[in-house]
Amino acid sequence: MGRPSNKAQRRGQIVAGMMQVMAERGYERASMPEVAKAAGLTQGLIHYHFKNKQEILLSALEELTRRQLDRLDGQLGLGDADPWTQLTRFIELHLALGTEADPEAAACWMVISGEALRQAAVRVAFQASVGELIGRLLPIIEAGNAQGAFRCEDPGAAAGAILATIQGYFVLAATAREQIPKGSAARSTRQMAAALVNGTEPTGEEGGSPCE
Amino acid sequence: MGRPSNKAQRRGQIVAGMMQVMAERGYERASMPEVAKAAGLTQGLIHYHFKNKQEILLSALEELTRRQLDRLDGQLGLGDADPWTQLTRFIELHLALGTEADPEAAACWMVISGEALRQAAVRVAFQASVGELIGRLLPIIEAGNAQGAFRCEDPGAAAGAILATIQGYFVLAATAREQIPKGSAARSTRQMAAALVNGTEPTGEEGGSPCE
Amino acid sequence: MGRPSNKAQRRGQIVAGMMQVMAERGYERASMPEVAKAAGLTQGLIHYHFKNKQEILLSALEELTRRQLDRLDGQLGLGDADPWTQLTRFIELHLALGTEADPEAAACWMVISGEALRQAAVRVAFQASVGELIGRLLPIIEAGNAQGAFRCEDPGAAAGAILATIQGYFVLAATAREQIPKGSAARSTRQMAAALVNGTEPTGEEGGSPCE
Amino acid sequence: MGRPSNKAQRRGQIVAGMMQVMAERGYERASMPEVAKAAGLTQGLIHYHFKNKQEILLSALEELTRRQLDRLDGQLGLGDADPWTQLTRFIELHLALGTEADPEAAACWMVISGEALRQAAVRVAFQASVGELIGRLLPIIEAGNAQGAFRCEDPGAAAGAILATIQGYFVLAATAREQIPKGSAARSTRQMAAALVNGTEPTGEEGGSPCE
DNA sequence: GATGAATGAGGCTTCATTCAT
DNA sequence: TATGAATGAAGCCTCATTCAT
Repeated sequence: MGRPSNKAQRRGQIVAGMMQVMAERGYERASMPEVAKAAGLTQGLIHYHFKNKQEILLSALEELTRRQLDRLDGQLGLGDADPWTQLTRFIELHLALGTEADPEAAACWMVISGEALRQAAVRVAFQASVGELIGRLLPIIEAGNAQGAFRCEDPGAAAGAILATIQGYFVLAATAREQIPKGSAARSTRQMAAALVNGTEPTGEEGGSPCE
Repeated sequence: MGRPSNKAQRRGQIVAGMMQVMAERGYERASMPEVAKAAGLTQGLIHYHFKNKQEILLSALEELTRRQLDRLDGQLGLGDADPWTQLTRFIELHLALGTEADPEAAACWMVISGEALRQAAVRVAFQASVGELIGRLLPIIEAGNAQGAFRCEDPGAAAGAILATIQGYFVLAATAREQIPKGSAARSTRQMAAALVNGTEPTGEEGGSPCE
Repeated sequence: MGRPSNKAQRRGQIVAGMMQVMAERGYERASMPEVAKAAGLTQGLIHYHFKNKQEILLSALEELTRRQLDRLDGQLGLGDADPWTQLTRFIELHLALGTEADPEAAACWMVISGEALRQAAVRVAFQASVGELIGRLLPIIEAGNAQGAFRCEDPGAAAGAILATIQGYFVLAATAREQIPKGSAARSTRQMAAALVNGTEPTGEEGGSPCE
Repeated sequence: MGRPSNKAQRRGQIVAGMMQVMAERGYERASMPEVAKAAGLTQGLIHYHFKNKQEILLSALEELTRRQLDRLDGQLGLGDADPWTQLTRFIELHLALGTEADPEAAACWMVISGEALRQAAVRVAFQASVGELIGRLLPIIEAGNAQGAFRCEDPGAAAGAILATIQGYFVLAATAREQIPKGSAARSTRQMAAALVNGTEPTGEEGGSPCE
């Protein structure tokens, strides 16, 4: 008795609409009428399914995170691949997003990181998402250490550094692409990651010369 | 002959007000009344000195860039210091901004990078600023190469990678600080930079194991 | 033959929900979703049982009036009590509502009186309810006159004045309680009522001194 | 230098517009567009002069109170008139408002009392206004006591009772006029007030018979 | 009877900008 | 230069009601 629920479907449409608009306009300028149009729904219906605009943003972050984790879990080849291969796949999977595979997702991720600066609720969720990614990186590095393939003294720092570099490339790739040699992002990141996991610390506290 | 012009001073006040508000509210939510209040001026006067809001943003970017270049030029010790020291100073100078020295400047830089995603005029200016920073990095790397201290095959890529990492740390430090071991940012970045300038490319196209 | 009708029960639930919400939010701000939640029903069902929101309001007034008349009929002791006792019971029964016994009912009554100002249909019903209360007061006063206990020249005016005082105390008790000595409402009203039914008109048209 | 301020005039217009609309529609239904139209201004300008709708309501209450206090101070004839005359003038001044002189003011007063039920800020202001009126009544009663004209044991209670009656008549006059004999309001209120200030308490705790 | 989706109008407020003084 | 009023569009959200199931 009663009408069957389509909440999940509708929320999906709305989140998709928000991501689409947000990717090209940013969060503040993603107006509810535009989101509604992109979702193919009326504005009123959006507020029937979501309490407010921020809740859509949070759902979008959730969706992006889930999607990326699924990709990771599907492609890292946790079972068979060696740690270094997994690490490079992790890097390429992310950098591919921003440069080719899914620019909308990358744009959304940047927009959300921007909102995380200012909205506490978004910040909390964003932290959690970052934590999930680090949670995928850490075991890889630790496995490498265990197998003797890596000599990483601070896996947490290494994971953070890798994510920072990826995040930074997202921004630069989207805003100052000309300044970055084409195709260098993944290569440089791999190079940097290699140094991190091999513990080739430049000598000296304040950083003595790395060569020699 | 009327009173002496105070245009420069007024523009400075306004830019300072914009930076202050923008750092904590973002660009869109930095309303003109708030900017005016922060600047200690009236709203109307702001539009007498600036054509529109975007022009203030551009001036702010100009100011931030000039300020940072001055710092760099003052502290890198271009004349005497060896390239690696200059490189580490470059890194520390930037990362110090976001984490301690001038959080407002770092926040503004992030906000502006966000706007660069969407406003063409901002993007152009932002690219130019990034170009200026790369213009400070490249000679250092090239000098290192010339002196035999570095063996960097693609200085442009290395410079871009260093900036990307810094940019990414800005974001993560501001939004997901708990996920990053305290104090690891500069250290990890130095480590990564060392690898970049020393050309320790992990073997293999798709990245064979870096550790033998 | 289908299931037995539960229309009466449902309408009762809905009216109760409306009264509950209306008492604390007012009529305009008593939204249908909230009323539905308070009633433990769904929004759609409400419009199945009531044509529109106003109809619920009218039902609520009906219910409040019926309830109050029942209380009066049960407690005035029409058969045995003397007119003055009945009068004081009438007063106390009402003032007790607002101050202790049933604040929700008192709040609803005030809200409805407010709507009566603006919605003709509500005004008509409210007038009828007031008429019912006056219809309970008048026979008491007239009985007192007949028994020689009262010397009230204009029973209608007296009844109206008593109701006005009660109504006013409702409002002041709910909004400016501190301004009214605790416990004085019923006492003062009795005092005033006594004067009304005893016809102790202050001398003079425009009100000469009441003393002397 | 600069443009001369017209804030006071504009705020006056806006408050007048709000009172006009509020008197016939109530507060909730007094929409900003309507208020703006009644004030002869644009909607945006209203929010330039008032922070929000509630602030207009509070200003309206302030204005109504000031106006009424001015009337009282001008007409009570504090210097010469005897206390009873002052008391009756107080009553008539108020009841005249609702029935003839200034129905808009009376309607606004009722509407505001309704909002005082629900908005704390309004309640506080309303209490203060009631306090001001009581502050005009008390000295009259006390003067009467001092002169031996009154024998009022609880002037605070008497003042509250008089105000309650007036408030109640406002409501009944506006919503159930037919139930109240024409012209009886002021007369009955005088009669009741006389009893209050003369301390003719009906005998007995729970109110024994007043006659006898 | 009952559910829950859907509508579309309208609510208050904020905003960048322009204008009169 | 400077002030502060004024504009008009647009923002997000809430609402009573209707409709499909």
